[in-house]
Amino acid sequence: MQRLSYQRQAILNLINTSNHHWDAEEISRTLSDQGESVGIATVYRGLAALESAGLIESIQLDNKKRYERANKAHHDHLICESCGSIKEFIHPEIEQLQQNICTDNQFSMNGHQLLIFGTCNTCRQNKGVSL
Amino acid sequence: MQRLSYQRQAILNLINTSNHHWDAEEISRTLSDQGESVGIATVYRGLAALESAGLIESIQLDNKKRYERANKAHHDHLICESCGSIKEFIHPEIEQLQQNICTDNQFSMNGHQLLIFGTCNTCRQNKGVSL
DNA sequence: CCTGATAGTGATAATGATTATCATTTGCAT
DNA sequence: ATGCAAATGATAATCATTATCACTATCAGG
Repeated sequence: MQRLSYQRQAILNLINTSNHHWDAEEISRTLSDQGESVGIATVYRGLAALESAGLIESIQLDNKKRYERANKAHHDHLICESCGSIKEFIHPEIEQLQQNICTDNQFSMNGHQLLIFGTCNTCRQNKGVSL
Repeated sequence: MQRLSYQRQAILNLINTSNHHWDAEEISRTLSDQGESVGIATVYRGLAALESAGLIESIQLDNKKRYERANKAHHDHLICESCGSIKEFIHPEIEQLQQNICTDNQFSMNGHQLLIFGTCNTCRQNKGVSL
């Protein structure tokens, strides 16, 4: 990425000032609502560029990619299959164990993704189901 | 799934007699090569039906779903970003820690997916030669 | 200042994986 | 045998994403 264009600044700003996990279409629509419309192709290119520059991060959820701020500590995700909400967690011990697994398997880790699927507290209560 | 049709048996058999992580197109092509051609739509429907019946399992990799046998113990995956190979591992301690995280967050877990990305031993050694 | 090179944009076509449609076939159960 | 729901297969449609291409913006050098 040679230039942080106006459009890419808008994308980066949107992501950085929120805790949301954005997909490309949401970003395009939100920017459009704010009167700073950015073409959908530009959004995709911008997201890819910003990610490879380390300015944002992504997770692959189901069949689409979602982007979030990179300026926070590494974490993994709890995903509610009922309402789609995403909660973050960190667990240093799991991180360390993952590293051990890689060592055991002579595997050099570039990154990892731990997704836990289930039902969040709110949804569980709405359904009247107990833990 | 009311009936385990001839086509679904073929799909299930293919997956169960291998350790491969199959995508729909691979299954369609392989069955076709074996002279038991199955329409691609039927492959998709069969995979979904077999999975919801618990007969096979899937992981979402990049932008496509891959299916594998369900008749083996739970495990997670090491994915080589260089050659695409998938190695399995199990780590009971991580499993337990995940459960703890869910309890701490009042989250009821349905399942999880731990993917570790990196470079396998073979590819790391080959990088000295070429690529 | 010009000018040329090139990164970036935006509209849109194309792609790849997956799902929906619909006419036809299959496998039970009466 | 008959009826009927499930399943199939060809194909259209959809959805997320990438490629194309003409155009614009930015920057470095003359």
